Amino acid sequence: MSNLRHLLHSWISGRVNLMSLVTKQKEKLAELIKEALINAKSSGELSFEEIPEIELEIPREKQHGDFASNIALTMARFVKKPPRVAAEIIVSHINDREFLEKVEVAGPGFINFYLGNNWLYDVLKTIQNQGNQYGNSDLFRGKKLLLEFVSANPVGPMNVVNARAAAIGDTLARIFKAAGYDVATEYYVNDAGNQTNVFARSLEARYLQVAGIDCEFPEDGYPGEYVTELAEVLWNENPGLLNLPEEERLEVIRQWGIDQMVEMQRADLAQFGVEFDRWFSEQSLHKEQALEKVMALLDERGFIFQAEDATWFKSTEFGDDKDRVLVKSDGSYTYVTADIAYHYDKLKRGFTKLLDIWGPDHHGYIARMKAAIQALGYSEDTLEVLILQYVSLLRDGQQVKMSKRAGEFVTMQDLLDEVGKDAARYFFLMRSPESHLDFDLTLASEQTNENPVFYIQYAYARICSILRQAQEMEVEIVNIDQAPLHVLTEDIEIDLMKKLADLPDEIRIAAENREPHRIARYALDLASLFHSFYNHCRVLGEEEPIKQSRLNLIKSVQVVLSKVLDLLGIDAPERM
RNA sequence: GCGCCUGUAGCUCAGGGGAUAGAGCAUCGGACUUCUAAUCCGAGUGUCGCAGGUUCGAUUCCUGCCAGGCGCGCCA
Repeated sequence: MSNLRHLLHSWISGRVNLMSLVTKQKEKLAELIKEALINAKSSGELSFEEIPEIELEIPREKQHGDFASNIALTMARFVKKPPRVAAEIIVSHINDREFLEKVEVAGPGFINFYLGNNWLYDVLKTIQNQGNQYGNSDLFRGKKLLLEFVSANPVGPMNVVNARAAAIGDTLARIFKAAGYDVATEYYVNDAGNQTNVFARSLEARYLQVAGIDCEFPEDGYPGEYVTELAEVLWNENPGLLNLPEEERLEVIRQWGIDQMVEMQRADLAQFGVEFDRWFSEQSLHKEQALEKVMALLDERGFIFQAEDATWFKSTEFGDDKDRVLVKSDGSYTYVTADIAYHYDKLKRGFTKLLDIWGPDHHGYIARMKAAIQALGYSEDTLEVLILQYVSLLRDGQQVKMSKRAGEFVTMQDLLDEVGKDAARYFFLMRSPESHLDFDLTLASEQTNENPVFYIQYAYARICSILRQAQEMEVEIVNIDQAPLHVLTEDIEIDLMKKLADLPDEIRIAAENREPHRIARYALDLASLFHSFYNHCRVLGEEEPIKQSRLNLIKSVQVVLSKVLDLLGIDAPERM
């Protein structure tokens, strides 16, 4: 029995611990306001039917307190009093003066709360206790989410939009995990489509050319240099293909070429810090007759019809602007058929949320996939699609011209070579996913103060440096519970602690709204506050209480910086 | 024609219905015998594309328009 009680208690306190301290203060204040409203009502000073939702916000202006409530503004109409008057009445009924340092009515009728610093010292303790778990929540506990991204065709090198998708998808996955999602990541390999034929014929032509056989390059073939390079490798590995019957040779070349490209993509992505839980082959769907099966299901449900020698999906039933061909008049499948089968496969595996990240050229595709999801009996919002916008590259202020037709484009690999993993990831992550991105290659490759990546990493390295020297000086850092944190009263120290307190909510909002750039910005803001602190306050060489408290403060900053850099997939260097 | 994205300081962009709209860069001026100056501090700049609507309150939400980017295949 006591065992059970103990379990229950730890479960409850575990949940409470996962609630951010900011949220905790807000709830406490909301409770105080609620009591005040009830008191004001029973004393006859305010009359109203129901207590509305009480919102607390952190004011932009510091002079407006730590938290503010607009309750008097929203209730003014119901209580039939001017907002400021209502606010004064509410304030006069607020009891807990121990928790509150000061309460003021300000502006058009806001109630501003000043809390003092104790809760901020608790933030530091929480960070030390939770370590790299700090900021995590169980918001999405029990939700199974499948995140599919990049899914570039295995017939060429990945481009910069693929790279953007990789950075955003990978960081989103990390954010989702922190927010409690049960998330899996997947890369869909289009290894069965028409473009693999084009690729195979291009590769074959180059192979024959390498072998010295005069051979015309296919008109619609892929002109990129990489095809020739692959052909040379293949020729060295396997000159015997010349002797095979044409059809068989093409098939071997196709499979070999795709395998090479997939391996290359996997390696490039790994170098970018992105690894998938699963690489899902389109061919495997064909082998399992998944396309036939899903079509049979759609047929059963009455969403299939024949017309003009083709088989159609009645996607207009679900708001698509036209119906879609599933089987072409030549008997082959369209891309969408395999994709429907793939998404059905995801659903059958028990995922309750499918999130796809697509390039901007696929936005017209959303309606038909959502239609398919619904036709299969799932709700429309089971599938969510994040459309990325284009990336333009700038070098020395000039836009880099790219021509796919001429085989001239900057690949993901080029990008990594030029600016490195950390800068590339940060630049992709610092803008909101759906905005067009100007990627400044010159800036990203600079190792100067203008580069935000180094700015953040430098903050981390500085902390490590101080802690290293503390160790060399044999300074014993007292446990946070023993540290005299109340001496942390400088403005910059307060600001820094408030920023640390924000992390759980930042992660929650970033997860809810699919906004990884919030974390990138948070990292920059936190680094900026730390650098400011560094220049205003000394750590080592101060009196014992201050030194101990600041050591604990910077240790907390270190934990949080390490956490956000990890979410961004960027290294946290101990020296620079 | 239909659809998606964008429009905020000279440039690149933040800004979850709140109070005086922010940051970096660029420009100018300051701070290293002291824990890494890849840093910090100070200085000014806005018809938040335009017009309506909802609201006590709109850069934020809705509608229409204007401008820019990109899509609209029995390709993938």
